[in-house]
Amino acid sequence: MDVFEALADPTRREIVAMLAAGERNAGDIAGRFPIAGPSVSRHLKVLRESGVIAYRQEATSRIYRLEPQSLSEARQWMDAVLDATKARFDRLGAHLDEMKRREEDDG
Amino acid sequence: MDVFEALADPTRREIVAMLAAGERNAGDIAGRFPIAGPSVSRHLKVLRESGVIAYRQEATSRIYRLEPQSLSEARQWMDAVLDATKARFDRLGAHLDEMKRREEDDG
DNA sequence: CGGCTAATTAGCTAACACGCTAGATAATCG
DNA sequence: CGATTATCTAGCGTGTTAGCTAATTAGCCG
Repeated sequence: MDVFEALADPTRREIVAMLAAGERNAGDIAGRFPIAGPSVSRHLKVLRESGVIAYRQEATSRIYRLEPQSLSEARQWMDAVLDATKARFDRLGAHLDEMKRREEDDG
Repeated sequence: MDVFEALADPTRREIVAMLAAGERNAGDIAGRFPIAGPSVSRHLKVLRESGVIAYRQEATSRIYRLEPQSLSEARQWMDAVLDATKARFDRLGAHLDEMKRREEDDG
């Protein structure tokens, strides 16, 4: 349930980036990393449990896909933080502009 | 240098959210958490080293602020992933629409 | 300089995360 | 059903991290 924790690991971010390009089965994913299969499998589990990915069974294969909603929520958090920060700067800028204007008016 | 790792810890995310509302000194930040001061200090260090926050010295206080650029980069990564995913779905939708249209044309 | 306040670093413990190998599970195919 | 393929879970070793308390550094003020 914690997307940011799931994305903290670089291998998991690579998996996410791979799945952004399209679905893949577990073996295909594992084959693209220099680490052992079970290690990748554990990463897939973390991503699954945090809701970042999901899979469907196809014969003996698990075909994984991205589940964009969870990532969207994480992005919304960032948007809120960045928007609030930007809003503060905008207010500061307006404030400074006004100070400058008054200074010019006065003399 | 790893923003996602820095954001993996919930305490650190709270610190970030706090700083989105405005600057604060270290003691003020620490006072809002139920954990000991040094523990917060260590979190601040992680956030500093990942470029998420910065501070200026003011008398004996360190006044911390958000450094939005690093967060922006993280968000850009998410945007890229989500955009790629959405684009795939859009193409799929167009494909299905076309199949449907041809079917109707053929009767 | 000596005392004061603010914040950090040092050093410890307990918990967790990532890697590995070996064994278990699940679904398919002859 | 037995063999095969694909994937996961179990269990272990090691390194890292989060928390704590105690000691240290950094900057100010009389």
